[in-house]
Amino acid sequence: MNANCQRPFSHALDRLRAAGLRPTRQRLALAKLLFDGCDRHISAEQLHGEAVAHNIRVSLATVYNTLHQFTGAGMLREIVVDAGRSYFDTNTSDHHHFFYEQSGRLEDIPGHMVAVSKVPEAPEGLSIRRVDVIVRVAG
Amino acid sequence: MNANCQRPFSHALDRLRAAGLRPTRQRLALAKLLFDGCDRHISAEQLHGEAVAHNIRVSLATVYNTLHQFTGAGMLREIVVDAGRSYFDTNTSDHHHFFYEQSGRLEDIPGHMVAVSKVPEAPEGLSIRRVDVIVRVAG
DNA sequence: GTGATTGCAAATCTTTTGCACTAAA
DNA sequence: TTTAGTGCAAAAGATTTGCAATCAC
Repeated sequence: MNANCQRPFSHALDRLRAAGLRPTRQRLALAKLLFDGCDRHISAEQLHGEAVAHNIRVSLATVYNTLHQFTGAGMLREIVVDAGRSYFDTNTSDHHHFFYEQSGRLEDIPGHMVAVSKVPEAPEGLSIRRVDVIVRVAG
Repeated sequence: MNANCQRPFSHALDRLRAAGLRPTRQRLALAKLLFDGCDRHISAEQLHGEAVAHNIRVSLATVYNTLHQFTGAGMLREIVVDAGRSYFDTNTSDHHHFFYEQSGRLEDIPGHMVAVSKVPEAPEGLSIRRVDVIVRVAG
């Protein structure tokens, strides 16, 4: 965990309470893994692996459920780049991504380095929920 | 099939030859379904369904293989919007998409209606393969 | 013929679900 | 208590793979 990224004022417990999620042992532990460090892009499988490595007893199904609950609460953002694999981004602010096709890695693009101009109108009766920009790079 | 979209000069056979793909019965039939009409966004499952409806004997596995071969040959473009579902777009020109979150439908955004300005540099040693813009809309 | 292509079924992989059990309020 | 949350194992999809049979050249 990189000291540069510590977020001392964002306690997992408070985040869960604010989201109206009951702070269970598993949710607290996962929230700590997710938010007590730098922003990251992580898959359910990876997070489950980290939990196991930290001796946190949690099932993969609960990891999935929790990731979706956190996403629903606005604490995470789900990003899909690849058929059949979702990443969850702890950075929920408006920003975009590089996708390294070779390694499958995802990386934030600093917000000011991409701009979408002339976003079209949403079709009649609908509204724009989000604009995702994925810049795919490879060797 | 909309008469407005016919592409009389683009015969499936020629497209396959140009791509260096042996024009088998299955590839020819799938190419006709894909390219003899308007541009479309289609999943493997949907294309297989259409083939069956047209009495084309082809397995789902072959549909997957063929879609990937066509994509590799630049005849299709793969688009991922949803974990666990790929669409293939017969329009390979530079353009972007609306994604209707409710219905799961994908729709082209006319090219001039979106512009990405200030695309960032690709990281050292890599090059940008593509920039995907997905505008997610919902009620 | 000969090697590329296909079909089929089985395997894989990610994600979701049903239900009895456990824990938070 | 009472109800939300969890674990487990099984189910559900989507996609890939292995291999014998088939087809294009």
